Amino acid sequence: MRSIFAGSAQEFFIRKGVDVSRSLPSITLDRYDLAILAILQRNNTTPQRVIGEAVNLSAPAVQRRIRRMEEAGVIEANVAVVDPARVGHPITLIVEVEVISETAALIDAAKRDFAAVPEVQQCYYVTGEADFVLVVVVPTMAAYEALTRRLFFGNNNVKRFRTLVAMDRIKVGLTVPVSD
Amino acid sequence: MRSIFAGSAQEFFIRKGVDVSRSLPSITLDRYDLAILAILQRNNTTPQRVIGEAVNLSAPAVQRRIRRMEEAGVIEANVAVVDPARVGHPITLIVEVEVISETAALIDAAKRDFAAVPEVQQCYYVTGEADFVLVVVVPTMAAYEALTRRLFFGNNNVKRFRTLVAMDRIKVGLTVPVSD
DNA sequence: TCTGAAATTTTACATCA
DNA sequence: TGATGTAAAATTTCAGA
Repeated sequence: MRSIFAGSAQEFFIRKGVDVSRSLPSITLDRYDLAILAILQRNNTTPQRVIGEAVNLSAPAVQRRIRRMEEAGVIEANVAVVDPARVGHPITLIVEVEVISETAALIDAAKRDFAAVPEVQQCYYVTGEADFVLVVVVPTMAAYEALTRRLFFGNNNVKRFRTLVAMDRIKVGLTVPVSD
Repeated sequence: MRSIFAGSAQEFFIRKGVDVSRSLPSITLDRYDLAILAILQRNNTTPQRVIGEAVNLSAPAVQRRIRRMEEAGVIEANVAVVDPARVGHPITLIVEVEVISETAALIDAAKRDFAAVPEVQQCYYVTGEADFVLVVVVPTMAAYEALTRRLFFGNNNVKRFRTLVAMDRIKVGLTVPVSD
């Protein structure tokens, strides 16, 4: 069976000079912290008292651990997840973008351009045949075509892009496995 | 300029017999609701009193609107967003999967299989060259290769899959534009 | 919409390892 | 020193009128 990758992602990060373990406050997470994260990733309105009962800690202990993880950046945000279809954005698209030049300046410019668009929920800079993968939500196809004109056709550095229309959002979330 | 799509996504949904406006409690959102959603999508720990000041409503009014949107399914969840790299999952991958047979039964089976995997953060069923797009987070490339063996090579209906390694998570979120 | 009660979050402090 | 639990205070949430 052929290997799927030329090299590991870890190798790639190092080659590109991107420090994976970049300057973030170091923090050790024990099994209590992980158990708390598992709960908060499902429902962050769970009372600290209830979390405490689940993990065998007092509410203040839970509170201190949560604050510590927020300050350390382990918890990046606390957000409400909204159904896009219910607020006028029923169409989800996956877009692969290939650029012409991969100079640092041009890549950074593309990153900023893509990230600045509200309809772009997610943007990944990737290896392989594509350079960027975007997840986009729009009200109509007309709105998407307008977006493509502005973002892709209006960008001299975009070689081509390929759009995949999501017929079904099977699973949508940012949950990270922690209990393993 | 060549048209990007054979037909609009709306058309596609209808052709496939999927009712876009499926049986969810109907709800009308006014500009207050949308303003509240904009805040909650950024930080759902914002006190109702503060939200009220921002949108010119009393705290109880804000609370009633939030509850109404939660019950109607407009707000799908309230979650903590965790940095995958900080909990041992530093590698993000985008995977395109093409299946052999698109019978309803086999597609449903694939949906269930993919969605059941904790490392699969997101799974979209899409049109175009690929049938599924997955967003996966893993601790190591070895873990991913194990996952591919189980999920793709171990599935007779998977024709091929293509992996894009994320070098940078430029923008990661589920935020939907509401203020437009 | 306002007011008050209930619940939650947060702080203070004593204790233990 | 660092983390915990108990108790009290501050704040928020929530139900009534």
